[in-house]
Amino acid sequence: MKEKIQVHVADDHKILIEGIIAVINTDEDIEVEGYSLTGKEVIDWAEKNTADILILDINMPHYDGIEVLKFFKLKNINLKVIILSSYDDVKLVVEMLNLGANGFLSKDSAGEHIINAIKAIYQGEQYFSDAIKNNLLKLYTGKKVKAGQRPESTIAHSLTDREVEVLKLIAQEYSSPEIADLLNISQSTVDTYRKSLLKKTNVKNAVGLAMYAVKNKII
Amino acid sequence: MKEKIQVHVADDHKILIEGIIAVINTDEDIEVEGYSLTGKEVIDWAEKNTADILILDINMPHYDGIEVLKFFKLKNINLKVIILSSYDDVKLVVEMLNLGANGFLSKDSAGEHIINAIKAIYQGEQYFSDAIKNNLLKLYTGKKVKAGQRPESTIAHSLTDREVEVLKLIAQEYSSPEIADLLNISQSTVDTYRKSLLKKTNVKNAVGLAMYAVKNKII
DNA sequence: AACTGCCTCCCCATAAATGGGGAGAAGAAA
DNA sequence: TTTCTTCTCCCCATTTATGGGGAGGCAGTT
Repeated sequence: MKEKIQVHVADDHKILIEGIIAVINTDEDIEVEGYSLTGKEVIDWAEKNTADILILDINMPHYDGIEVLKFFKLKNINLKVIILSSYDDVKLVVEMLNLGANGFLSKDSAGEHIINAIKAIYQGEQYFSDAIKNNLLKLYTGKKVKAGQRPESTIAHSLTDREVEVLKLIAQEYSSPEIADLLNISQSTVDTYRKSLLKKTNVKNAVGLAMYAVKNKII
Repeated sequence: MKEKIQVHVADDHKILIEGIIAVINTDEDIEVEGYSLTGKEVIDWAEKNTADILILDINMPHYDGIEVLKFFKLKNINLKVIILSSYDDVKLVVEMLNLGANGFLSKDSAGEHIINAIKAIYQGEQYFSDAIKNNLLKLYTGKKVKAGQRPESTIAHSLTDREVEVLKLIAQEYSSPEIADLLNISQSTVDTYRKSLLKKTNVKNAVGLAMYAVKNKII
């Protein structure tokens, strides 16, 4: 008899973790190795332990999902990761793929999908829950996402120093004229950065930029 | 042998529902009657069916928890309700108590607490998870604001229901024309709410509103 | 030398947001 | 009944933001 697939679960909602464990326990081939309630716990765990698959929530206190992935990349920790996301985190999907995520599971999806996702990813495939797949397609307006191929990120070319400076000020409610004054550059330049930021972060407006700044702990 | 306590669960995350069901099934005295994935489903269900206790998520698409409670009050539907909140939203606790909520459970809490909450409320008591209890105490013991310190309580000039609706959408990057469309009101009205929100929250622009929404866990 | 990324600035234009005012209808509360 | 709040809509105007394009200078790389 072959060994079971070892899964570690990370989410700040314990009830949800218990739900996932309950679902996974219905399958013979998979086993929950343990769980973490914060990003810090995941990092601590990953330094000493391992598993076949990590189910990782995006929004967690003390280092969120993105930072956990960045840590893995930095430390060359090779772990297959399924991102557990709420409906509104689609924008970060691309960034997370680039950071090494292997699949995305919406919290809206039924429990059985977890099993499928785990098994697919264990065999080296990618897995996207339907809602996220659809939204991804919208993002790329036509460009299809083939299995095994990772889409190019609009975020991949990360923000420049100056862009981050402007972004910080935008998130602090400064207007373009004010930012121009603070940085001693012309308003035209500030507007150029705004456009560039909107493109790179793939959000709609200044509010989106502010939220991006919050999510990515830029402010 | 007495009959089991009938519970209905409402949350937009199916995995979480399955978790709650799994937890509840470990107890002999309680039984899950069914579940709903949106506020609308809850309302539809409540018009024809009943249960002893409803476990209700605050944030759901198509009528959120508050609107469900208002509907119950309007229709004189008498149902014991446990609010399931992902954060300790103290501001809303008082409002929800007035709307007939009987208990508050944080999603962070362990599954066993659900059992305790259900049993307590079934016997006519109230139930608050620790985090919420602590924050409630803060609200009622720290009422005095020292001179020189801005209350910033923001709760004082509380926002109206409609204002909160608009605020949520603003924080989700919707523009005024889009919000008007979503709420089926004119853009003029949306702009009126924007002005009102800016005054009440004392911020400069839409970015400030979004940050306010984040800080106050409105989104 | 050619290339690339970054910073800077400008043109054009339209859409959106802000700031001030007023005002009616409905409903709850006093 | 009167008063108050909320929700709704409109007028006016100005400032900001967004979206497209181009372009020069500068530093570091290939």
